[in-house]
Amino acid sequence: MQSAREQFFAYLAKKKLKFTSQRALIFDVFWQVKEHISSEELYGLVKKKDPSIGQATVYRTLKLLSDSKIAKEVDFGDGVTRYEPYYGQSHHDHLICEECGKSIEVVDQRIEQLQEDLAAKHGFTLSGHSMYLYGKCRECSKK
Amino acid sequence: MQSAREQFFAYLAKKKLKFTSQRALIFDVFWQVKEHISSEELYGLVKKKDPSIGQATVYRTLKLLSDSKIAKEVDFGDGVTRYEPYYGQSHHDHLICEECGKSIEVVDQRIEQLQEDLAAKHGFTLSGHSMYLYGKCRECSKK
DNA sequence: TTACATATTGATATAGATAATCATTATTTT
DNA sequence: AAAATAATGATTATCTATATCAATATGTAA
Repeated sequence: MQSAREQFFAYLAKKKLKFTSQRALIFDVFWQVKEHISSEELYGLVKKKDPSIGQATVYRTLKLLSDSKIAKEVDFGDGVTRYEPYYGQSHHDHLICEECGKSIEVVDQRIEQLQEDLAAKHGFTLSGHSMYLYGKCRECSKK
Repeated sequence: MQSAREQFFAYLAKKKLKFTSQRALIFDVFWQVKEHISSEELYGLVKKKDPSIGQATVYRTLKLLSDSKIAKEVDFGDGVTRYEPYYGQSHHDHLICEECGKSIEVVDQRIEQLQEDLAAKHGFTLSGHSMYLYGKCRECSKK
């Protein structure tokens, strides 16, 4: 069982891409943040450790992390692409509070199954799906 | 029972907004197109009928149509916001072919119910959701 | 280890979608 | 009809993300 870091560098080797200090740093910072983060936000964190790093490199590396299945793109519909750890995580969807912005990861096997059935009924072979439930969380409902 | 057009202009009146020829034209063109369309595409169609119309007006009017529940924003995740008729339509989700781009409207009441249950379990009151199933359609699977 | 080929970097420019600005024009209200 | 107010179209600005490119770092082969 290899670690996420190992898998990332195995991916780079397989694609004949290079193992650079920037990629190592960006990976490490990303992997410590255990929640979804935008490229812009990650750039802010990475810059604290190495101010010479370029924003383009962060964009590029996040794409590599996504390609290598270390990270997963999530789209909350506000125009900013976010990334969350994917490697070693199980699939989930998001419950998002429109008041405070909080998001909760959820999964329901019955829904997953029904999605497959629904797609099959229309002759589709599913490769993935995204489901976002928008509403008001318990705390915000109290206010 | 008022028509979509009536509802749109009732909305404008209620908000003390004005009834302009541009808004009427954009509404009419949008309403004839019975599928999702981007602002850019709608602008192209509208310009054929009135070349003097500005692109910003199309953007602004689509937002009004969305606010007045005549149109609904849909986000296929490709960076372009599309709009589809909402007034008088029932809720549905989308099944999208990643090969040819075709999309099918689907709905499954059992999934809808389970989404409500799932949200309630976490103390959320749902205001809406979006669900997109990505895959390969029957035709593209044959190739 | 050295030399070479190739990938990567950071800075900057560019793209594409949408929103903001603003003087002019149109609609509504009085 | 005049005054008040909102809308328009042209343009510029903004925001996220990608492309470009000369300089640099990494990997590879001798």
